[in-house]
Amino acid sequence: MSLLRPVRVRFAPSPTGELHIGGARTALFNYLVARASNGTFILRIDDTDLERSRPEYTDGLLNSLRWLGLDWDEGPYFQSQRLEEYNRAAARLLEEDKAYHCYCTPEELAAGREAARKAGKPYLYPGTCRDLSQEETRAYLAAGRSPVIRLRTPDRGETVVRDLIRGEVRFDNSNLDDFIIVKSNGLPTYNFASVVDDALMQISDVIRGEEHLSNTPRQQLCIEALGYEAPRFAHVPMILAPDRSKLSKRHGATSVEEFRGRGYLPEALLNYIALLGWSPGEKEIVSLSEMVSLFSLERVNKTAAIYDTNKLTWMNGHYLREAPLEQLTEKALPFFEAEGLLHAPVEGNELDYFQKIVDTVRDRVKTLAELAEASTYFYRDDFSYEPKGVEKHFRKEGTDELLRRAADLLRKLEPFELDSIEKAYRSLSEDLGISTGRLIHPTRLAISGKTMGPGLFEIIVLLGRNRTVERLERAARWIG
RNA sequence: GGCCCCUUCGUCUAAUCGGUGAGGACACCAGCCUUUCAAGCUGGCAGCAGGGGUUCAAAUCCCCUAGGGGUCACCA
Repeated sequence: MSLLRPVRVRFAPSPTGELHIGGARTALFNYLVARASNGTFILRIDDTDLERSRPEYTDGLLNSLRWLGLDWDEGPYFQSQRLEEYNRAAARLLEEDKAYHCYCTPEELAAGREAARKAGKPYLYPGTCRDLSQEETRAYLAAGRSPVIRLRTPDRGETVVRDLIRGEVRFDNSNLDDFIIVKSNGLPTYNFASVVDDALMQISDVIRGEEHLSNTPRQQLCIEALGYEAPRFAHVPMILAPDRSKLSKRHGATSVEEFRGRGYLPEALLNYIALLGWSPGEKEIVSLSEMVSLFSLERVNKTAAIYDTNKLTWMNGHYLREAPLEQLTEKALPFFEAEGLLHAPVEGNELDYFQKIVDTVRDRVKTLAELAEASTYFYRDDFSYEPKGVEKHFRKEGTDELLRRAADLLRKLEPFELDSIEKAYRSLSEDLGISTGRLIHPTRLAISGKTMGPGLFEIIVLLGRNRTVERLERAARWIG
């Protein structure tokens, strides 16, 4: 890393949609670079596209970032509020004759592109307005045309982009035309605004998605024209959908908010996306702070990654089991509310009960949504019995009687505790000359409606004597 | 189509300057544990896109082919 200037990085999304995992990873890598080098992480909203930008997307972006724990040091800055800066820069280029007004209409340009397409030739802006006379300019103005501003780019030579991940990438200038830097509505284009801002904000490292690599020579040209010092570039590989195409809405869950809504933990999502394009070394389970000390852009690979929810889900299960109980319970609450099991202020005995449930159920689920879903019978009596469980455990002759015996046993058992219940169950089955399983399986089905779940005796203790006995008797009646 | 980038198990990845039985994780399969389901533990399946070079030696360097992706807007 250069010692010449402090590390300042930026994440600059455009507010045209939710934060998806590709953007989240870009944000993460920026964050890691900043934190590792005692630098500054800046958030900038690139909202120069009036049509597509929406304030609510900005809110969503900030929310997602906060939820992930990727806190920024400066910003958010909004490009839409920095127009004077771009105007000033453009005026300077105009003055130095490094840029010029172009009065071609979108229709004329489209016609040119179409002609080139028909001829099978690549289209480049032909430089029609490159050297207009004053009369020509006056005529266009009189005709009411409002111009764009184009950068005068070299016809020969090459533009070299130095990329931390990919090395030197060379582009032949003959393939680059005089592109637009200011639109006819006075707003800068992306390439221009981002160069101006990166320079003004003294960004040392531009870390962004690979889709920007092809744009970089244009930015490089802007940088040179404006006499700026170029930042280091790092184009991180793309994250592709399972069908190898670019991430989009039609690929199921791709946004941070969606994963959040499905009950994924931020630490799991962060850990998972960090592994896309980067490897922390021997252990893959790493916290954000561990990532900070292990990360380096040099170790980011060049290959696009296809994301696979399997591993994320597994990882989420891991974090679910490792999380401190109080925190996990807090995070689970909205999901229990959504299932209609709990209502907001949960405290006292109710909280105690809630925590115990979370603790026993979390071992066998992978998301918070599953956690709540798998906990319903702790709160509701109106569950039905799993059909295949009924076939397997209720059908056998005498099962109703077995359940009544169990109910009788539990009704007067003292003390009513995990060990004593288990002991009682085992000796009852021994007395009856049956396997403990013969007693356990129907009991589980009777009190939870399910054939699988936490240890039976744990469920019984949580439900308590009354509800257990009631449910056993109800099942016995249902069978008989 | 032009330009640019990329190519290790199904997926994510590791393999210091070329010498490895190509390692790990998820998924999958099997076993153990066990009242169920998980978890956990153990084991298994599975990969250097293809072809040429260079070299004593190539996943690693070079070239070609194929494939994938990105970008070519008054979008970012």
